[in-house]
Amino acid sequence: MSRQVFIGHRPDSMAARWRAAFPDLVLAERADSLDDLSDADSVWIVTDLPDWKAQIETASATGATVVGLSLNPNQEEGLQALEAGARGYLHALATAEVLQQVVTAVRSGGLWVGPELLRLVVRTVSARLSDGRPPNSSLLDSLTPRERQVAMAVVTGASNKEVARSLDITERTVKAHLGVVFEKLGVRDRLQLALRLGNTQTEVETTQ
Amino acid sequence: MSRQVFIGHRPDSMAARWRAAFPDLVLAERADSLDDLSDADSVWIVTDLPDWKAQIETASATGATVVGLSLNPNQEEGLQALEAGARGYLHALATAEVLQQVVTAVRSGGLWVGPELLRLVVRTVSARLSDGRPPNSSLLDSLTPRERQVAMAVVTGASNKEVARSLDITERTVKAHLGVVFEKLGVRDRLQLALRLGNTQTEVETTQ
DNA sequence: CCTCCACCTGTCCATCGGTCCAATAGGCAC
DNA sequence: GTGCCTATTGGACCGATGGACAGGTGGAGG
Repeated sequence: MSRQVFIGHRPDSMAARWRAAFPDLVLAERADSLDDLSDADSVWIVTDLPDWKAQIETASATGATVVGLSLNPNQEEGLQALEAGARGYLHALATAEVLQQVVTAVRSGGLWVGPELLRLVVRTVSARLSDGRPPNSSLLDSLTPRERQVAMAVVTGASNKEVARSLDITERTVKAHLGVVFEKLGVRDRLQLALRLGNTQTEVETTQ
Repeated sequence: MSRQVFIGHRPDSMAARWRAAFPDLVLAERADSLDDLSDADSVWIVTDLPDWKAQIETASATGATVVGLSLNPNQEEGLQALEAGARGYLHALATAEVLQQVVTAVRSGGLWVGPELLRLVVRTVSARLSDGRPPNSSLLDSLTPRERQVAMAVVTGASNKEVARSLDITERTVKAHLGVVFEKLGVRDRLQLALRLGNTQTEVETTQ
């Protein structure tokens, strides 16, 4: 049903397994070699490319769902793939069945990572939480719920367009909310907002 | 096909949407009120319960796939849901279509969270991994002294113009350095650069 | 009813930010 | 010398961003 594009150095060795899962897939050497890449709803990129990270970024920028494939999967690389915009990460030699499950998951808006990486993610997140870093809610209290949502989305690195999509509002509205947020918190742009809200650990003390 | 169990305080107000997605779902007040909860392969728990976290833990302990539902979704709560064992987290009033997508994703072994939360999770994990000192130092080590200066200045919230002034170079040169920094660190803009270097932030020294 | 507020949207516009096309010049290694 | 890295700058291009101005809705409360 969906159009699958596989990008990698030596797709030949793996083509068989992939074709078993997706009979009518497309093989390519690079993401930019396909002008109609946006037509593909699932792009699989093998991490044996020297610039696989950039490939993932460009591919995901087109709106396609990207999955990272590795011949030697490890957590570090998996995280980098996710950071680059991949929605999935698994072994390049996975069985057809697994491939189909993954594509089902990611095409449904999900994130697919192996059990170990998933456990790592959850465990790390809990560790983070138990760290007991107090969310500086004092600043957020001055914001309306919607403004808070926009602000929180922005400080994760989202663009106005992305925030608009995820909140299902116009980009213009995002700007409006952001403008109010900037004024309320006394910052001039999104970067200073991120520093002000100190989502990491760096508390920026100013007023109060 | 799959058996859906919804657990929440006032499922009535949301029951309609849920039934639209899953005609033969089961509503419950508590997780332990169903002895056959293990039969259910998807359990949806609304976070308006006082002990929703414990509910998620017990439900996921039975092996069921748990999804957290919130009437007022936020990242903090989402993280806690994941920590408790949920495989998904979304708005309690999501459309039937979204609900089905989510269940498809999580039943396929995936994890479903909103875009911002996903970004937050990925960043949290990668930041945590970088805490182990070798990677973060290597991050800055990959930069030339000048690039480091520019990057450090930028992550404090300075504009290109300001950086140019403080380093006594042209704004054009700042852009050039920044471009290299972005590529080396695999980020797309200054905000993501700040997020990436944020947890590493120790000494910010711009020659002056 | 009327007002205040949160929320949402539009158009226009100045600027900023990031990238692509370059080029020049010093330092250092082989 | 020849090559490589670093630092610097120019110009042009275009998308992203933030502000100004000008509205729309609906709900809560006087």
